[in-house]
Amino acid sequence: MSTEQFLQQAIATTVAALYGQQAAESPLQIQTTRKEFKGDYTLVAFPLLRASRKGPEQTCTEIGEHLTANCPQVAEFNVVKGFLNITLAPSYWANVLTEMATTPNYGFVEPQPNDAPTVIEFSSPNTNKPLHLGHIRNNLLGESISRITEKSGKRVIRVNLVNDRGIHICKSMVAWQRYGNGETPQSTGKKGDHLVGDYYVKFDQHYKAEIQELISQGKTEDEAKAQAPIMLEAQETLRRWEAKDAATIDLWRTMNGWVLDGFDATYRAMDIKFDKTYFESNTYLLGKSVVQQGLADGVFYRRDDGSVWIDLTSEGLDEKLLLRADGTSVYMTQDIGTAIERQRELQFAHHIYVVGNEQEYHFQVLKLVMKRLGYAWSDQLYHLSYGMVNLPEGKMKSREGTVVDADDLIEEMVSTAAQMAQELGKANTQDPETTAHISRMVGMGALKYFILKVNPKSGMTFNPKESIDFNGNTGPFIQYTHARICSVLERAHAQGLHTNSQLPEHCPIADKELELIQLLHRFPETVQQSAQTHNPALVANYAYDLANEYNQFYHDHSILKETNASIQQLRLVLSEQVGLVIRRALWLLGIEAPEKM
RNA sequence: GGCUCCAUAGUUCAAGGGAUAGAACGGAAGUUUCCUAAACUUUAAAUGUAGGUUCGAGUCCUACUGGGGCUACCA
Repeated sequence: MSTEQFLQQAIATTVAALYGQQAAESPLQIQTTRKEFKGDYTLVAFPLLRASRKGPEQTCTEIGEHLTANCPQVAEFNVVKGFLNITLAPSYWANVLTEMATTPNYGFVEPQPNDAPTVIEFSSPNTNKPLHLGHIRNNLLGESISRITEKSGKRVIRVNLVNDRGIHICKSMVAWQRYGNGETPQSTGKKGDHLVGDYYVKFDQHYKAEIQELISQGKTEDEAKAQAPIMLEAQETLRRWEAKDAATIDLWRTMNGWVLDGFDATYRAMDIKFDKTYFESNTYLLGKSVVQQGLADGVFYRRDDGSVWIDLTSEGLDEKLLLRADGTSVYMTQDIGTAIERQRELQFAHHIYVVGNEQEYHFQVLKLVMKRLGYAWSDQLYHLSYGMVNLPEGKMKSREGTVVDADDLIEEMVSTAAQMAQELGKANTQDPETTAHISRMVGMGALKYFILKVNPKSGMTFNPKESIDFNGNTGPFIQYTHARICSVLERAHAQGLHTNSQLPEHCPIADKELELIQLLHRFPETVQQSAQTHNPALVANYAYDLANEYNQFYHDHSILKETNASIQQLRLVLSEQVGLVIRRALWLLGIEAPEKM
């Protein structure tokens, strides 16, 4: 039981005794006490005034007196205006620390293999160009939410839906056939996704040139766009692909293979894995029969031209197309089919789509369509909508070449970390391999933390130059704290001091130590909250708070040179717990915790 | 035009309707015989405008101003 739950009960009992059962029924407002005031937890008394029929101060005092008299864990209280500040007994906190140190996986529930899973779909790239900064936010959010959801006690299935078909893929194929001279990742030494991406850009360049050419021959712009030979060729390639032409499929398969190999390398660098990868080339026909059925059931309607629609105007939305006049499906059709297929296959309890906020409308419609079709689990579909990542100059635009490439960015972060280590004299020339490994951990830690510490739903500005910062509220600062704790414990062990959960009895706990215990104690709660709100930033900021508190503690108190044995033991156990929790919190963010820096 | 999200120190981010709006970077000033100075300490600096609801509003409501997104028989 968390301390807050414990206090909820204790105070509810008190309030019931003083002011009657009814008054205790609405949840009490309990919060942690602000630093400026004495106390651990604070009860806000204003909502209780109606029941107590007394002034705020008097109400607080009554509750406080009753509480100290009847609840041994409550040591003392003070009243400031309508706020009752409660101080818990040091023995209470000593017990908490003991429990933490002796309970493996303190505060967490292991997911059961038979639980209905939470499916989390993220990344979902197109196979015509490499991943960019936007995908990085998506991938990091998806992975982190997966880990957080797991630690909150749910079974998670990570899913990637790769968009590997369509006109955009055909564009790269046509450009490669025309101008590629048989280039391959092997022959050029280029990463497959970058190679294919280059041809996608090349397509656009030639397309533009052909349009200009046609315009100079007297065509209008619209005519030129429709008649450019390279575009006609791409459309023809798509037709051949859909007709399963062997040569076309072959080339498509080869080039997609290059791209997917490239993606794998990026995922590996980011430490991201999927349990299942779906390909749209296999799923794009799903959903048609469902739409037909819905049409028969009168959920949808057909227009004169044969296209199928749903009318959502009663929900404040528009009418939405589900099947084209020629009977082919659109994005929405596929998503309907895919959702039904997944529910059948995986029996999920929840399904989270990690997709940017530009598709909020789409997912709103998807949920409503599922609901109208009579699927009760439409409520279990959740769109984790995150804000766009902008550059200081504004939006990323692929046409203007302002896109930040994922692989480039990762390399830049790692090499900057290496350079910093060099400048600070941390680089070990004896062991360059370890130094390189640490640089990678630190560079990736900086990148991941920088993205994840921001609330997903807000848009963010990413400044490539300033983001590589290793001071302040950053990943490396937290990693550094962890490394120092490891170093302290290592020295302690070398001196024959052991921290194996032997807590000193009757050891005085000072304020700063108390603060650390209280903060540690709140970790499971933070993870739960983070899972419920799908917000890794809560965990990120918690990790920073903890590291920050520990650093101050570290500078104010000696640990290894402490002469009082029981105080030293307390500090060592505390250090060990802080190290453990920091490691876990970083893990939830997908960040490694180095033991040396 | 319609729908929607957003607006907080110079900058990047915090703040479940609760106390004196927190951090960090940058600015100013300090701290290394010491367990890692990738650290710590001190300091100046903010809720777009106008109303409303409330004991109490950065948070809820209305209008305005400024910005993002959606509003495709694209995916």
